[in-house]
Amino acid sequence: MQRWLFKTEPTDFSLTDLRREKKTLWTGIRNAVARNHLRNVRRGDQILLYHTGSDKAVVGAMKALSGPQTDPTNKDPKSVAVEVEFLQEFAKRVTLAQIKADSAFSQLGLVRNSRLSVMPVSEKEWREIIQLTGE
DNA sequence: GCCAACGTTGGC
DNA sequence: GCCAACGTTGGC
Repeated sequence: MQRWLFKTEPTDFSLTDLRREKKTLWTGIRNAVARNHLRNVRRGDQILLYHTGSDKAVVGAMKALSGPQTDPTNKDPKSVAVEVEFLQEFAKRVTLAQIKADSAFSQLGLVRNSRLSVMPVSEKEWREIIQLTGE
């Protein structure tokens, strides 16, 4: 089981939207590096959800319901999408400022490349995030 | 709203 | 295949 962090602009699609819809097909990933990561997602993987824009915080968790499949919203046959389901909304969000201030996350893609929209999260990083949520 | 950092495109 | 010019993202 692998762990990931997916980024979203909450005015486009937020954790609240996912909670209401219960599951969604994660589409629209065009960046090559992000796409390669997405291609490695497997059913059952756990995913942190990060809101960009005015939130800039990890707000909840999701679970992959499928492995990689072709993105039906993209005519490029190499495009990738995965189906995800809502798992939980964290009582305490973990802000980008907190993440940047914590040396445990110095290797995290979010810190190293702020434009990356899909990235792996190590087990240690995952535990650290969960700890900061107080869950 | 600005702009740094990163991606992409296209002329050569 | 290089790289200048342009486009996009996202933090500030």
